[in-house]
Amino acid sequence: MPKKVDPHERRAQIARALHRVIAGRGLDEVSLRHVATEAGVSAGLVQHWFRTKDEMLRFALEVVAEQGQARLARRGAEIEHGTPREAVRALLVELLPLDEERRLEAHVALAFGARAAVSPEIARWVRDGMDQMRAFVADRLRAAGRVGDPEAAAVALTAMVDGLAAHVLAEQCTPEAAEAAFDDHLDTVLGL
Amino acid sequence: MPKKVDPHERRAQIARALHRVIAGRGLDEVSLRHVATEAGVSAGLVQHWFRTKDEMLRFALEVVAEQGQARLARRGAEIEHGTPREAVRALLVELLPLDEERRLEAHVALAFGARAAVSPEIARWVRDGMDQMRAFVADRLRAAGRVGDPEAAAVALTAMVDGLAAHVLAEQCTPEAAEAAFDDHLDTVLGL
DNA sequence: CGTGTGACGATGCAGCTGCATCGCCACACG
DNA sequence: CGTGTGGCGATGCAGCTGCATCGTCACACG
Repeated sequence: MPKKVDPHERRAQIARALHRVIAGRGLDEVSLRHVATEAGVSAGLVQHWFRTKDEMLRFALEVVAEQGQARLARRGAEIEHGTPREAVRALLVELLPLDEERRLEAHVALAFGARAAVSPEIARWVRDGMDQMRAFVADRLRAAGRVGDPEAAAVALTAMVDGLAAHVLAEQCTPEAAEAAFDDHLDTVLGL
Repeated sequence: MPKKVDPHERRAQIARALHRVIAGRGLDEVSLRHVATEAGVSAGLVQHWFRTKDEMLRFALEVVAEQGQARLARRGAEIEHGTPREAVRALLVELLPLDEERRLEAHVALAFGARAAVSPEIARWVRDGMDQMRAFVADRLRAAGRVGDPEAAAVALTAMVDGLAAHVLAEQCTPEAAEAAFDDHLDTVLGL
């Protein structure tokens, strides 16, 4: 066996370049050449590690998903001893694009979310994460004991965060306004 | 002058075909040929009425915007004598993809909304409608007199509707669940 | 009854796309 | 010290893209 290369690291490196392309030019501008250029490698290398473009997209989505979930888990551990209200707040705010890292993730999530509307396959890719998120939020809302229908409230809140993220990225409102609006709303829902 | 053709009608006809392409295949699958085929005309005709692809996209967006605003105005007139709560409810529910017409509009709105995240120009196209919507909602919320910060609440609620629409289109939740979640949430926010 | 002009179809073209196919080169193994 | 195999670059190709450029046909006007 010749050169040793960590396959996962190589693929992840390409995936990160893909994320940057999505955030900067959009999902439909993603091509083997653009990603390769962004990653500073040849187009052949990209093809070597991903047999098809779809495989590359899928892997890139998995990378952001894992990355995001890791961040959420970390954040969750931090406020483990907080109230349910603090838990749901921390979790959902963590999904808003309030710093560069979250901006990147939000861009990728928004791009795939939009494509999911016309691609049942991508919709399936996204569904699991969505369900987990809603279940977690519903659980915490139930624990807070202030809302009548935790499931419905979870659907509404996650949708709101997604919408706020989209509005921020499209510069329909500032990150600060989005965060403030969300906080204000959470006060209303959970009482003070 | 030869043949008489209503320019606006021809362009609107092409725009409607464009909407169908967006709803069925996505914004990035939009090409002169696809739109022409969907409209049942030649590619040359499309080029005849729109000098560039951008011009076509922009016009198509204006068409949905007008169409949607007309529907909102109609709906607004219907419940003119209702409570502010009914007004804001009717207005925002009207934006959820609960029938075929609104599904089409929501698909187009979602597609352009996502692209706005990477295209400042499209973001500008969208901004006006967004501002109007938020101002209207904030006004009605103020009239309802149950919320502390109507502006923040308007930002949150419009984002929520956008998010719910996206989730419905991506089949992350059913239209019924989305409507129920929104209603439930509105109860919480506006009290009972 | 020309005839010019607007509405449209057909064709061509450069550029990009995803992908298959080569060939080279370095290194771990026998 | 071969040598084969994994990592990688280069090239080619068919298909699609937006768009420019033609040709053609019908009709309202003088």
